[in-house]
Amino acid sequence: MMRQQLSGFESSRESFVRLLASWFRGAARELPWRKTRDPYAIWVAEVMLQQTQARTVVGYWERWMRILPTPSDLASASTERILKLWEGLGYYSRAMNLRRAAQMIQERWNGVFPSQEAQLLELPGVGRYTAGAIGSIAFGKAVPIVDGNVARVLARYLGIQENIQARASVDQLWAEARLLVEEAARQGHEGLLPPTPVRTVTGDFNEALMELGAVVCTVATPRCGDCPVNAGCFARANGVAHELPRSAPKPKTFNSRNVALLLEFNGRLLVQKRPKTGVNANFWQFPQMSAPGTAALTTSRVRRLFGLGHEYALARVASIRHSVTRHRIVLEVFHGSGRGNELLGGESSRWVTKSQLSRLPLTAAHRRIAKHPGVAPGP
DNA sequence: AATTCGTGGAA
DNA sequence: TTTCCAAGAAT
Repeated sequence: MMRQQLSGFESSRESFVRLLASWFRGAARELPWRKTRDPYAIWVAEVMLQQTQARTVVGYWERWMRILPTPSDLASASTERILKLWEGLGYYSRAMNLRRAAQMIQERWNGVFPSQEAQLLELPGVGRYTAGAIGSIAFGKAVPIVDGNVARVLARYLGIQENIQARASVDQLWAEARLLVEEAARQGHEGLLPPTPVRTVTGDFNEALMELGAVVCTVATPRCGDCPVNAGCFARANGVAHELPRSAPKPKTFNSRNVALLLEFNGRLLVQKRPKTGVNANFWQFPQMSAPGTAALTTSRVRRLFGLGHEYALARVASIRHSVTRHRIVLEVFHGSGRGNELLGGESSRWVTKSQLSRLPLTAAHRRIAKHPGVAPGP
């Protein structure tokens, strides 16, 4: 039975911080949000980065900051514009929470970004991680952060055997992260990135810890040989890096099938707006129905599903796999063209040209439908 | 406390 | 090709 290596870490915390900071100076990726300490810019980046890889975020963040450079701009932006800017990032309530929080900053804080942790935590969509990231990176406070990277690095380094989602593990990780960032603040800028107006000691240290997890202490194939703190690492010493951190078994998935209808009439496509609440709220999509079971989808069955007569010639043109959390969804796409009528659909429906369609927020699956070769090219 | 919320990148 | 899972928060 392996023992956790807690006792020895207190004395090596000083060198852990020094080695990690020194490594970060040479290894830090150039990410655009690392060139600012505007709390609004940091906040937007941190929210985009939730459950999302840095590489994916870069383009989104640059475009967002160009179009909505201040909390004031965000507070008054339309839902459609915000969803269009967020389109493809997923977890869309993040974007709506961002606007609600911006409005709160305008009204309650007179447009001045709050810096106290308790104030940050009141903003919708800001939890312990994001508050810590803003506090350390933008305001230079010695507050800890624990994200998936930090949890993995520390679980391996310390040899935490318990499930890292368990309460005791979470508490231990945050406590250790706090001691480390406080040690970084004590050491000052020595070994960290060169002090510039946009870098903070504690922010650099927290970013260094995440960076190590993102590029060296990775999930599947950790590169222990490249790790600046491998000498003191429990997992490295015991050859168990690939077994840590331990986590709960994944929940089972569910399979389902939907049918989408791509109706064309007079060079326009029929789209519908989703409800204001629930999954993908306020997004536009092609008419879509659930089609349970695995029985073949005949065109007559599809006609019945959508209440469609014979004024459209139907053909199956694509099968798209996507997923929403635990749901694995096969989306069967039928194309309907011909002598139809444009009275189909309800109040939430519109017939749009391809260029109008490109301006509406669409979910990923429906953007793939729109791009499918089976669809007649637009004007 | 267990679930829900999306997507694209990587292996 | 399929599977896994990221710089989490809210309920």
